Amino acid sequence: MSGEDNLLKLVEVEEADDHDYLLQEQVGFILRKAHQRHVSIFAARIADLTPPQFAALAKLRDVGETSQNQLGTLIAMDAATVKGVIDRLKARGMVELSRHEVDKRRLLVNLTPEGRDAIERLIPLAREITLETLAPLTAKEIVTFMKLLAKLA
Amino acid sequence: MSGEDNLLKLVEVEEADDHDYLLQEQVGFILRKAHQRHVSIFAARIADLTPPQFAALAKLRDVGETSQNQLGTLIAMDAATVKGVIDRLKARGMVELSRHEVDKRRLLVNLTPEGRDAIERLIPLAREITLETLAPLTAKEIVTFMKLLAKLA
DNA sequence: GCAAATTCATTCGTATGCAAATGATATCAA
DNA sequence: TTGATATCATTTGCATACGAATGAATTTGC
Repeated sequence: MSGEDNLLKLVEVEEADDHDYLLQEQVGFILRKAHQRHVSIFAARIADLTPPQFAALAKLRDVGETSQNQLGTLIAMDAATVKGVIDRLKARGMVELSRHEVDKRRLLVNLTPEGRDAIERLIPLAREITLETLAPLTAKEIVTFMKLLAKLA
Repeated sequence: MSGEDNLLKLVEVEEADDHDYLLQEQVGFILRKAHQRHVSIFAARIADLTPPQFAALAKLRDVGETSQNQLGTLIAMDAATVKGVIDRLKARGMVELSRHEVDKRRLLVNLTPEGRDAIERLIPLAREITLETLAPLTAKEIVTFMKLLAKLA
């Protein structure tokens, strides 16, 4: 029985046999592995920055100065996580922080010139990372896959 | 310009304009979000076990007693990560550890009766997690997506 | 205008995830 | 057989990731 048959069975029948549960066919398990592979490709091409750090810089380049929380929303990180990422970028001089003058709760984040240079320099490498991650697929498959993946995310 | 057009352009042209780099269209960023969504669905249905812990138990159910390293290979975890996962499962009485009699380097891992009960009980919930994760797709799209995702992972 | 609710940020605790270094054991090869 | 390699496991250090609790500041509702 192929993986596809199992999948169809899973969708169609009401009660499945527990012996049929195969971890390596579950979408969560494969998603985790695909993500791991991407992170590994990323690290091989961009050694001095993690994907979340890159995401923060790339988004700041898009939108300019924003609050830490808003940035977290834009790059899908909760408040606790984004704080750590921004702290480390600040320690490396890539971003600078300031208080919002009107709303004193907000911590504004912006690229420094060094941060801007870094993200501009890294974007061509990031394009290669995307291509290498998608390399197992044909051009047509890439279009299909990205459409479906976006529906899941 | 649609996301698909950008994608095609990325594949086809030799040199792209840096202004075209959009984080939210990159496969790595969307993979990370899809994985996050899955973990969130998992946590909502199985509160007392993480996906990696579940994966360890499910694989032990498949293959029976194995070395810690071999288990890590089977569930795509490096040695340091699998050690932490197994330590926590052991602390909760789900697995038991023993030394391999011939090769004294190996640490054998096996389900306890409690661990076996737990994984048998959780598998039906895991099926639901898979279905809910894939719920944004039609049955046909699921087949296509799983085939392409497997090629990437 | 004021109490309640909301928002922004921080901190703590727990759990992956991986690189690198280390130690113990096993295997290979000259 | 023994010296070089390889394998298995552990430890340390660093970086996400998120729930829950907290405090400060703002907005809402009446």
